[in-house]
Amino acid sequence: MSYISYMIDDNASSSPLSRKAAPPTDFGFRPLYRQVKEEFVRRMVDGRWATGTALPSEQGLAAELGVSQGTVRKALDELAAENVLVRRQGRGTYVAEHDEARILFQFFRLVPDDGIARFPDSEVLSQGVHAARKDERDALVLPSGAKVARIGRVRSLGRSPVILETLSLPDRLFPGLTQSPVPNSLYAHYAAHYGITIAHTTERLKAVTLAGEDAARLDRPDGHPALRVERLATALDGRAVEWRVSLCLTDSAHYLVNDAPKGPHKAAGT
Amino acid sequence: MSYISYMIDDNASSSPLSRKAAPPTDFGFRPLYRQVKEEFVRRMVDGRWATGTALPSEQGLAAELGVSQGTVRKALDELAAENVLVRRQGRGTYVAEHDEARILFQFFRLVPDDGIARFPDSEVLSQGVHAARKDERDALVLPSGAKVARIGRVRSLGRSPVILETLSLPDRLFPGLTQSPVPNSLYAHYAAHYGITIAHTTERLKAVTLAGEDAARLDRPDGHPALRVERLATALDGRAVEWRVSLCLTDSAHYLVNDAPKGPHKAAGT
DNA sequence: TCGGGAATGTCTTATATAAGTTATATGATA
DNA sequence: TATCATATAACTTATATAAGACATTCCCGA
Repeated sequence: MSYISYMIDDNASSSPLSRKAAPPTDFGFRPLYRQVKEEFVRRMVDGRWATGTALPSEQGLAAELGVSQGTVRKALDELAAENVLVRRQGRGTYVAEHDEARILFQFFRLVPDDGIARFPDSEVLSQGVHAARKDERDALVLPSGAKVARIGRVRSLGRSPVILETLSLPDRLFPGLTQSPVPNSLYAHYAAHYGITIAHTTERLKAVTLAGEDAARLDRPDGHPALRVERLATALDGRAVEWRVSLCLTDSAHYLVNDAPKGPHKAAGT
Repeated sequence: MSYISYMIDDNASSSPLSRKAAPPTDFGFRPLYRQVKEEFVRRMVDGRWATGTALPSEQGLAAELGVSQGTVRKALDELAAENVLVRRQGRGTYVAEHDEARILFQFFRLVPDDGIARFPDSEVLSQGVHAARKDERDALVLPSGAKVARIGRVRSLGRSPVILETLSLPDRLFPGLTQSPVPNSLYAHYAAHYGITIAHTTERLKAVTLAGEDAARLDRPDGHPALRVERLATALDGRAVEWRVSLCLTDSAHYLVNDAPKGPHKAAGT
């Protein structure tokens, strides 16, 4: 008797969720908790839940959306597993912030051979808006004729330069980005000033040898090996928003890839 | 009234699980579902659940362990998220197999620039048992004097060599491994013949330039850039079991890193 | 070959208890 | 009075259970 709302669900409720989105073909069926999750993502994308915001309690959200607490919980748990939300027992659930610690943990993989990851300093070499090159249009899925904001910079750990990189972003999404000095921590800047949250990155690595100006900028001789990292960053809604090509010195650092589970996983020791 | 078993739990049950392992200090407390998970890992480690095995149903496991189906489900879900189990609605839950598709998906990250990942062929150059070098002992946590099985091989995609690598394994865990020809797909071999399941890898990457014999083996001139990948593979129970150093050519391939969530995650598109 | 179950995993709801955090009240002390 | 420590209340999320509806798959029989 108490399962009526689950069975019929969209007859008299003001809820934006419906169990079957496509009645004719059953294609596109999504579980309720996933629809709830998508609603939460919408709220973050459109700014209702900005980074750092404390969410209402599970009970409150459940009442508001007309679903049970368990369903809300499953949606929140998945978003927490994706590092989009942060949950703390007794305190509440928060929209994750792009602070240095999180970026270091989630996105920055170049770590010193002896020691732990640190956030590198940046020196901007150039910044401006240009017509997008073909590689940029391909990566960012832009039409021909589109413009990109382009930033060149050198990043250092300690005193010596380690990374030489060029960033490209759709000018339409980041108007005015390069008209004032850009901060060291870009992802926090995107979130704070453009409401765009970087949620996910894909990186392609190649080994190359340095030459000419690149070698000079990194203070290494021609023919010195370096790691070339192409990173495509996508926002919460899945749009590609940043294309980054980095030349990384790996003389006293390495690129770390760990396929370990993120959360409180760990197999039982014997 | 039906929650008594949850509250006292270990008074009259034959269950191997207990809610509080350490009564004096509450240190070492683990939730029930995690104890269930550890029990499942034990069964895989000691061979009761070999790779490919179909697990009993959730209801059956719940009845056997004296917990609810939801608790079993939470444990199974975490193991599935770690790629240790594979769940298919309507079919059942299976211990993941180390077939080529899974290795390609989970462990092999060197993909051709144009096209999709393929499993490379191998040509073994050398295999034998030796006294462990210091770097091997450090990586595999072996005492001085320990012996390792060592394998050198060249791997090719299509006709041209792409990877030159050396593998080291504790001889104690893999007796006789190098006394007969080793197969191309090693992780399946470990599981089938030694009951050791590779669950997790950590890789450290550096850019280097080739020289001497390495260059010759890979058919490239001295000074040619290559990706040096150090991989430490650990088993289900957390032990380090394989140490691998690979030199990868990235002329027409790249190393792919994707931080996307594994499972059925994907943010809502607008 | 087709269709109808049976088995199994998946989703949803509901409820109860545990445990961590924060705010508020209380009372002793300086 | 002001301050500090402690108790307590009121939140929150985390864990656990149970039961029913639903989707998917597979097998068996017509």
